[in-house]
Amino acid sequence: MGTQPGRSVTSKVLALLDAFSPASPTLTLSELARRAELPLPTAHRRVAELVAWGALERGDDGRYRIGLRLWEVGSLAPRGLGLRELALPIMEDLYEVTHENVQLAVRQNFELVFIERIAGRRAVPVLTRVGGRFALHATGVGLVLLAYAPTEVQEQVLAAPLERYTALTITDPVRLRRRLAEVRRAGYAISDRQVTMDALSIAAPIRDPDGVVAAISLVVAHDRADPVALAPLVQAAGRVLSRALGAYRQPSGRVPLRSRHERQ
Amino acid sequence: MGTQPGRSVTSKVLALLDAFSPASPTLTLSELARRAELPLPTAHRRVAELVAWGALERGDDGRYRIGLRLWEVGSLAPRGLGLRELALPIMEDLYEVTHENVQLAVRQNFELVFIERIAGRRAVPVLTRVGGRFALHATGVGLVLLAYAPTEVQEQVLAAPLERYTALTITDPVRLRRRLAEVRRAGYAISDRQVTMDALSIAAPIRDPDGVVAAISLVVAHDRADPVALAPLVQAAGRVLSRALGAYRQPSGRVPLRSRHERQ
DNA sequence: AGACGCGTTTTCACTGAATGAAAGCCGGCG
DNA sequence: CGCCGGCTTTCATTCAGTGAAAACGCGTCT
Repeated sequence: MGTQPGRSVTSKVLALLDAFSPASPTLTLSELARRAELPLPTAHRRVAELVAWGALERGDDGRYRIGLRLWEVGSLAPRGLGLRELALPIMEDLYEVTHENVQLAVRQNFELVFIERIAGRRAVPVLTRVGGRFALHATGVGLVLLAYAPTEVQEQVLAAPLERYTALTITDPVRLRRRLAEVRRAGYAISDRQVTMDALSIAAPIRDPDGVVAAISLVVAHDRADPVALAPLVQAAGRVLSRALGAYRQPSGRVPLRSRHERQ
Repeated sequence: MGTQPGRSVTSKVLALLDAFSPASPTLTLSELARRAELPLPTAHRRVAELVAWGALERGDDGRYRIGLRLWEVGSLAPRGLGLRELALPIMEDLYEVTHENVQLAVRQNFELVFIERIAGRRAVPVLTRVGGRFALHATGVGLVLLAYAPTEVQEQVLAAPLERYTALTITDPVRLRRRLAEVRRAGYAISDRQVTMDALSIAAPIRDPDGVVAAISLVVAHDRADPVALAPLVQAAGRVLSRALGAYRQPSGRVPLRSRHERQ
């Protein structure tokens, strides 16, 4: 046939969903087709099906957007809402005590994804978005997630060029490696003006029986608070959550490691 | 071929996603196949592609769950996180003032979907879940959403049997119709022990330029607070949000209609 | 130990769901 | 009016998808 034989229908459908981004949450059919690299009629047909099911919605302006139905399904992700559901009360507490930004993130490959954020109106503005991604090497949550990530992941991140956000951002792999060791030793991370020059974050790991699965942090104005004083607070929040996830429970017989067959 | 000719690949993929539910957020391949009504090999192939993309994830136990990637995409739904993002600070405020449950919901066809919920540790337990659905005729948010829904929707809901949750649940269409009129007149809804005998909720509409798009509510112990006293608080929150959504902005092309029956 | 049972993965010959070029449609604009 | 850009439909062609059946793994029962 015409374009790329070898492309599955499923991959096309997924490409259509992937066309949306925080920067362009609504798209026209033509934009969708272009971004998903599909001929217009093909896009048209798949999109129609997605709309019928509710994965996409069509606005009065004719533009397409992600539908509520997909949001509903997405909210069943254990690492998304499941985690969030558990964490929110504790995040609330942290927020109420400090009135600073509270963030919750997990690692997804070589980046982090923000699962939840409580943004105090009076706190330093942060440029993160729930569902948004960020590099692992700069933020507090990122440092924690990286420090406890599998070695392969760490090596891969350390091998790639580390993006600089401020004059203080650590971009030297050797220094970063040392920082990660410190984080593991201390059990928390402080990221001082690594992303913006006005903010500082204190982060702690969240564990389940298999290891570190998420990180929680407080983002404060860099000149306002004493990070070392706040660390125990954040650590405590992390531990409460870890306990809720069963991290300190007696490992009831090791889960047999299921050898994954490479690919299909 | 074998099963149902006429079933598109896309519909199969969507059926697989739809197999997950709050009650069963993780499934084995066989369960997935059964629920999606697909032969096992077919399910296996589609699922493999979904996992490769990140729409599904496979746990160490071999069970499948909704993947973080799908959660990310879902979080781009304007009626989901978009709305939530805007609402959360105001919900925080409501929570901090009252320490009661705060809920945000939109209507999806003939049900409501909870977009956000702040559950106070000290507040009445509520049985709702973010991403969960509920009937329109009982809760505070439901009454508001129904009161301002298109007539067809109201008729359809009133025509169907209204499920009873407590002895006080309104199940008589005639009474419900009267209640809806009251809600529109008052500009807020009070749902007293309609869902459980210990809770009561006060809800107000949230508008954008096209009408009511969501509802916000406070859920309190039925014997604890004076709902009429709390109503202005909830209404104010609704109005702040409506303003943020551009509800009271000059409709660009349209002549501003100053209705005599100004709705709160 | 061997045999059974259950869930998953792979094989393989067949076919209809998907395809896209081209033509038709619609609504806005000069 | 006639053009233009974006959307929708048609239709002959074909490749991605299919599922019965068989192989595979793994835990459990005898």
